[in-house]
Amino acid sequence: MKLLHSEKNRLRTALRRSGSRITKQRELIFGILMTDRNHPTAEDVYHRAKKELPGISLATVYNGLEILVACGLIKQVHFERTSTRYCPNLKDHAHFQCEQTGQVFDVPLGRDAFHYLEEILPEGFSAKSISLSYTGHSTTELNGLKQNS
Amino acid sequence: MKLLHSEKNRLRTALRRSGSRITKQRELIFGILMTDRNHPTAEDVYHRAKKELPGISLATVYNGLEILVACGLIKQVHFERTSTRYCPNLKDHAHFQCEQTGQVFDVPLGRDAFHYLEEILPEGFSAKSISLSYTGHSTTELNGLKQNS
DNA sequence: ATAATTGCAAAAGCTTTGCACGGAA
DNA sequence: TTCCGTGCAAAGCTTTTGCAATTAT
Repeated sequence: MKLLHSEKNRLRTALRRSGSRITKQRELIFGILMTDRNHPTAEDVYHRAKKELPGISLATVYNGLEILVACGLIKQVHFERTSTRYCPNLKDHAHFQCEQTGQVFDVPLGRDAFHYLEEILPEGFSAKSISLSYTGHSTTELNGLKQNS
Repeated sequence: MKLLHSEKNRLRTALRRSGSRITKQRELIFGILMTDRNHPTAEDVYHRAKKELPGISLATVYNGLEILVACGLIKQVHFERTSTRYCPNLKDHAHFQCEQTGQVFDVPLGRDAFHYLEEILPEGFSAKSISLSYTGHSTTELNGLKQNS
């Protein structure tokens, strides 16, 4: 286990604060996340974890990752694990999903915004597609409005 | 079928250009996308399509949607239907996925960029989380580099 | 006539759930 | 002692695939 003391403390504090228990599985999962910089999938974590704790189950890995995300210790790279959605709006635009209603609104993206997003890429990266999405809440007066797609 | 003539022509032209055949199922699916502004899922489209063409199958809907996306007639709102990935980088950052290698790189997002992204939201929307991701290619020399997460 | 597309059903891939046992508090 | 977390297996949901029959070209 390559977890530093400081990281171990960070984990234990965060788990306690969220009312969750400290288990060797969660320490292991957190340790793997801290050393694997390749944005591993749950399956990746599972395979690495099995080397150290052969009995660990995939369900426990999913559970552990969920807890770590809830504690704010790690992030999900794409959290929209719902059905793919389709729209006929071909203009560059982002999407805003209202947390209350689940409704998805189009957010127009001007040429300038599009360029801005391309400009912030470091040297050596060339974007073919850009995906920008927000979650949050829209003011109540908006709920009845037509979407601008 | 509420497809306008101009839209019907757009569909037929696009399908022909891509070497795909014109079928009533595809016309129906396209028609549904053009009139349903709610970013429907494949299942949504399927249910609406069954009202007009009871025999249509879900697989055909998926196929049709895929073709329409390939033709550039519609867009997928989130196209990353692969495993969720996790990372311990808590700083605001975007992600770049290389189409050749599948590798995911972190793209640092300065405070200014973050604010910019919040600013482009129209009145009445308040963002709680922002997700920005790119796909494209990274220059070959970069392939061996460490990722900056 | 030829080959793409359809419908059906089964399978695949990722994730969640139910439940009895084990372990942290 | 309490009850949360674990492991296992089964189920769930979205999407894909194989194949024979149908249909567009």
